[in-house]
Amino acid sequence: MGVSKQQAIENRRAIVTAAEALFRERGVDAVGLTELTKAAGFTQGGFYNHFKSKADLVAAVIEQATERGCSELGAAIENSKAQAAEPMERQVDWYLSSGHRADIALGCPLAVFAGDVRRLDAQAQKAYAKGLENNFEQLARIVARSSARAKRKKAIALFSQMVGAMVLSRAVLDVDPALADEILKDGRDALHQSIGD
Amino acid sequence: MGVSKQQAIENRRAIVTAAEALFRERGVDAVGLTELTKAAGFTQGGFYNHFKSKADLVAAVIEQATERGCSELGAAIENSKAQAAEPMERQVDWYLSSGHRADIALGCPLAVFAGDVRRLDAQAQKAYAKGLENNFEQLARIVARSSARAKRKKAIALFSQMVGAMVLSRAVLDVDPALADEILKDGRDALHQSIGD
DNA sequence: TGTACATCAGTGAACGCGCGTTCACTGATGTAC
DNA sequence: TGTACATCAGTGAACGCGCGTTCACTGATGTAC
Repeated sequence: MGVSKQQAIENRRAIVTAAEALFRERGVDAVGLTELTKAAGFTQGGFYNHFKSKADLVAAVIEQATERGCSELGAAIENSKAQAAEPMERQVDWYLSSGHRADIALGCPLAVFAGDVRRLDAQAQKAYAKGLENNFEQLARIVARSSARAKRKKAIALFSQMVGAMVLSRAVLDVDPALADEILKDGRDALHQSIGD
Repeated sequence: MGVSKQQAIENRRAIVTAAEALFRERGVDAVGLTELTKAAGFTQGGFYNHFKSKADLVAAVIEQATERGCSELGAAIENSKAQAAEPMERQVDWYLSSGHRADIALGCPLAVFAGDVRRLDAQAQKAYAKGLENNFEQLARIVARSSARAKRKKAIALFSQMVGAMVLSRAVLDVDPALADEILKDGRDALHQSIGD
């Protein structure tokens, strides 16, 4: 169709973005290239001008998703400076909120894709590991501990608990919302206690 | 082929068992009925004598997997009575061990399928929720707290953390084993501290 | 107890369908002169 | 600056393949007499 290089780059990004939304909601295997490229506004044939395979796209999606990190997260913390609570407390409250739980589309990608990564290829796994590492470092910065070593250790433990509670809560939300809420609530309480040592 | 009713029941179970192994390793979507029935020793045609659809089988698999619960878990606890440690400590050490992490085939189904359940149908989600509830109750029994309410609360929080650490550790194991081990180790340490309040 | 027959688990081919991928083609972009 | 042409993003049909599911058939099981 004839398209500028600039436009081509934007089109590639449109495919990745459309794919991210679909992969988050339904999983990588359940979404075909035809549906995916159509969602981005194209036909399936041009797909291979941008990616050498579906696996290549998957890696790009994980990369984009984790690069952005938990963007809502940063914003939520920034916007609530007025509140007296410690940053880590606010972080936990946001992370284990029903609002974040419902937000598959924009919620923390590390939780959304946590169960899938194991089965993706090495490139996607690398992107995920990098995003996870970044997240640990960010979290370590706001955790109250004396040494950097202790900060990191605490950040990893806290984040594991956040992801675990979120994944389990989402798993049972449709069929047992009371249990789903209980998991979130008990996770929050335990984390608050754990933050203060 | 002509088969006794007894044999038919056993054959059905063989299909569920073969499917469980394949679903655990590669995911529900990545395994077809042809491969799956062949793994159980049959041809695909007879599948519908036992299940009304693939989704029906998936539910049966989640049911069987979670019913058995974390069987290794119970066994591990029973077999190590000689050790002085508190049951919950032993439980955590087993759960967040590299051995359990490697054991996709027999490891805790609640961790293995945690990320998938959200996308399965209601019947499968119900089976999972029931298995999770059972697990909370079992765990609550061995947790040291004064009230039943506090026991349950603690059990839920502890298990969420165990699942989170396990899922994240497995996610990055192939591409960053050092990080994967760190997640397990920090999770164990945090849990031990949390158990003792 | 022995015989005739209905049941139904399992076979294997076939159904339509969507998958990931390939390819000949189009035509505006962007470069070379 | 204007013209000729190579580039390559996007189109849309087609590839072989495996998917979930259906179906006519087989034949030992298990029941009725």
